[in-house]
Amino acid sequence: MNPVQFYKCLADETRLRCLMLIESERELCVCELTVALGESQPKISRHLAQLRQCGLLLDRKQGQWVYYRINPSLPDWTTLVLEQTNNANKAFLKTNLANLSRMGDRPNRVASCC
Amino acid sequence: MNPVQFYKCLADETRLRCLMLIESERELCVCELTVALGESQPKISRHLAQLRQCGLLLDRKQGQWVYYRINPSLPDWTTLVLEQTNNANKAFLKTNLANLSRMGDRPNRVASCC
DNA sequence: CTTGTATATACGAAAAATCATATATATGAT
DNA sequence: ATCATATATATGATTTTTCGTATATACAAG
Repeated sequence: MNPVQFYKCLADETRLRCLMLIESERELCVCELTVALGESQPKISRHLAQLRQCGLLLDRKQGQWVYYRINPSLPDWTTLVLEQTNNANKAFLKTNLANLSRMGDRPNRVASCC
Repeated sequence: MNPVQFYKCLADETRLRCLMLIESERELCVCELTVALGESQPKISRHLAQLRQCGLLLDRKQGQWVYYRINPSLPDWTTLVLEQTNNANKAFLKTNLANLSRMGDRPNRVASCC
């Protein structure tokens, strides 16, 4: 993972909020992120595609929904950076998490394993 | 320190190399960074100014030279991110450090304290 | 004062990133 | 088959970032 490319992924407000929300919630689908950030679906989708192409996110399709999660095979240092960013910036996500919790009709997850 | 602004600072190859070199060497002046990166003086100077304005670097003027160092008052999480990036990406700086060591006539530092 | 070196900044051009909008694909329900 | 929902992508416009070049400032040496 090229460090410049990695940091370019984090250097956009939409992408950073998506990444941190996904890390906080373990897994989120596009429509949840759309509501949490109050942004258009194509905008969210485009940024998620970029994060997937760079290897930061993995996706899983379940019915109509596509769930995104942090790629567990990322190099240790990038995982640490994401964790520390999250731990030290809880306030940054506050309104996004509030939007998420107010969201009705969140899709029901079917466990992907176990 | 806004996390998006912080990561924008790291999301450029010139700036990231400068930051990591400065962290490795404790302190470097503009002409040393110019040689280490093989880039023009205005380009280096412009990026250093941006890092200073964002609070990541402090500068110290000594004669004709301006030395830059990491701001020691940065929030802990940003300091950790910089350290981990450096520790996990030694190869990234290899040629820059080689250029630096080949550089003749490096300015003599006068200790700023002690 | 003049010259040379180190650094900073201004300005317009070029490149890169982001966006809104429209549209395409896939799935599920009726 | 039709309709609605979720997601992805294409396209052209707009915004942001980066850059090269020229120029300005500051200091040191002679």
